Amino acid sequence: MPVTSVMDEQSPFATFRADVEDYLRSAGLGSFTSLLEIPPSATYGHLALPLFSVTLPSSLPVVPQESLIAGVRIAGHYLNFTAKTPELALMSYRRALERGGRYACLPQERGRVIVEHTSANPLHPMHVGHARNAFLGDSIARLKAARGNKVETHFYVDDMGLQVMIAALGFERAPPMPPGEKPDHWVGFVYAVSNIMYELAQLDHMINEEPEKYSELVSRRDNLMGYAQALREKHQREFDLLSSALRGLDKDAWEKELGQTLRGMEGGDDRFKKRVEAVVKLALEGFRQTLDEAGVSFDSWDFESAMANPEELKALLAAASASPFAVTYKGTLALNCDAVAKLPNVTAELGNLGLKEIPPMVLIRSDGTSLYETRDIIYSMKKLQLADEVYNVVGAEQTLAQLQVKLALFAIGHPKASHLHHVAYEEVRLPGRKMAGRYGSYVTLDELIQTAVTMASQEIRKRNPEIDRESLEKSARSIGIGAVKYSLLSVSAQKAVEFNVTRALDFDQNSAPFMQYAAVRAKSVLRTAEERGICIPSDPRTNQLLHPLEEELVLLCSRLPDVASYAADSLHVESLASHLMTIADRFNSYYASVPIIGAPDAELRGARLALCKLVEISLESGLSLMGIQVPSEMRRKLPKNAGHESSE
RNA sequence: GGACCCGUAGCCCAGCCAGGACAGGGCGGCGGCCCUCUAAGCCGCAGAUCCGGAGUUCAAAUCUCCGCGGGUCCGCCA
Repeated sequence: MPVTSVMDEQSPFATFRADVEDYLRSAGLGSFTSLLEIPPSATYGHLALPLFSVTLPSSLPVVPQESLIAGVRIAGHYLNFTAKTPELALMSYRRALERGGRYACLPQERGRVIVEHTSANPLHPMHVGHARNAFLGDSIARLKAARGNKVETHFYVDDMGLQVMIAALGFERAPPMPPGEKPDHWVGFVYAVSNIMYELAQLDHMINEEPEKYSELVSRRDNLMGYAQALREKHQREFDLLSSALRGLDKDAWEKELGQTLRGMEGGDDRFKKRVEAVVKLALEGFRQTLDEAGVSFDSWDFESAMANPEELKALLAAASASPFAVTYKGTLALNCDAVAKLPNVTAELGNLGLKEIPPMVLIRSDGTSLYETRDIIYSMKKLQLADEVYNVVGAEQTLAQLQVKLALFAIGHPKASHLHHVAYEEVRLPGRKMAGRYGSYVTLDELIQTAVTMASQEIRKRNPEIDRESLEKSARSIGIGAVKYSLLSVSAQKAVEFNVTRALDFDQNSAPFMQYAAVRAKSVLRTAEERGICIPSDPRTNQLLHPLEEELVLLCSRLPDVASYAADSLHVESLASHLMTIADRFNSYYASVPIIGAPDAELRGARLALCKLVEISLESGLSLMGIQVPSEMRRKLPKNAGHESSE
């Protein structure tokens, strides 16, 4: 990918670091620049060189006047460098004013990037697990864009699976959607009822065939009936109509009809396509509403059925057969992934993989129809055609499958195989409540957002009972949704999380509302200053900023673009979350310990206001990279003995 | 049987990629703070065998190996 790096696209802190590196070179220590680290406490300095393996020259050179280094001193086993924080503050402040909402990241790249994410099956509403995917993918897309890339987001619609066919069959027999029902919730209901009926038909068949397993089968049957009962409580009339319509189908009838639909889809038969489309369209309509509410948008919706195109399939199979890795496995064409993984260029990129036994990848069924993974290869090639780098945000349980797709591309000699990336995330569990989409048992993202927004409204109204409806809704949305996003984004994607609604919606410290609150406070100070006719100087006397928290805030903000860039490049969104948290935390402490508008003199006041502005821009632009908005106001809680609590 | 991810105070999480100065936060607990720009806040106290062991190193939460515990994957399913 072409990467252009210009001086002015460095972070302010990186400019300081560059000066330190120059200094080290002038001292003959140029080979140690990579050892530079940020000291655990600013009392040591702002960059440090551990000296354990370094022999210092007998005398250190004088620091050049124009550099950003304020001082160099040896402390224990470290050579500590202090930055000229006033200059760093000024640089950061000016950069922040100039770049505004784009301050937090460095646009040093010029690639075309595709982020494929969410890609929930059009069978039921999105739940918390999909939310983690959606927010992670959305944030990665925002980060990649902030890095200067041209980003497209894609949603892969699985309209080819057996489960979708089950939903489609049920849908044909289902009564009309009740008024007021959300389309994807309705699809989820129809699908779950149909699937339960299908499984019951299978069970009935097995009970006849294998009477010795009678008690086990009956208990599975009872279990299904439990789910059915819960569904019936949701829509009694519709449940009764649909279940009786499906009751006539025995196992064989189900399978006959499902098989027909599958083959029809594969062959591109319009009759069957329309049948499936009807359900899928409805589900996607619901997804769009949910995603819209959550502030997640897509540039493209890609249908899996379009990947079963016979010509592309033929071309792929031809390329695969011609590959030296083509093997016959269980009588059909497959690729020897294990051997591909041992190719020197593949090992070079993927490391040793650890996976010593990668199973062969079957490309085609004996009856000539395509497989999910085959279609995924075709889809990957399409994506690679449109972009320089492709990121697939897909659950960690699919690591092997994702790897196989990539190895298949290597096997057929695809030139961009190494540009396909799997962004893995671990699952989200719910405490005490197992989610089962197949049986209609889940906590939907819609419910979660609804709860979060309602809780946020309550908090707002507690503080500001007179607020008008429109502002209330707007603030509640950014606070509630922000809280949900932060709770999922602040934890490393590699960690499985047990989703705790109470915890996610804890609006106290270590939450989105905490950071939003800090940003809003900064805004409020700036607004108050403006109302009192105090303007922030364009040339603030930042050399007045001597308070330790002021220095710390300057350092943190000056480093933000580096942190965000790291988050973008390494895909570790949580490192950005954590840095922003620190800024918010330090600012809150600062706010409590130092008067800004009430500063003893005008110069100091101007400098503090400038710092306030820098913090505000840092927080707001940083949060926007996670898709979190800052509301325009968040009232403080009234003192116990003031206000009119009686209206509550 | 093989492989991948995770394991840090009662609970949740950061730090691990690029090993370095007393392991940072938060929740919960205890005690304080609205005369000052928003108390969704601030200050203080208590709380840690960094899962265990070995190795590499001047130096290991961080790298390597062996274990233990939890999650996941290994279909002509999607």
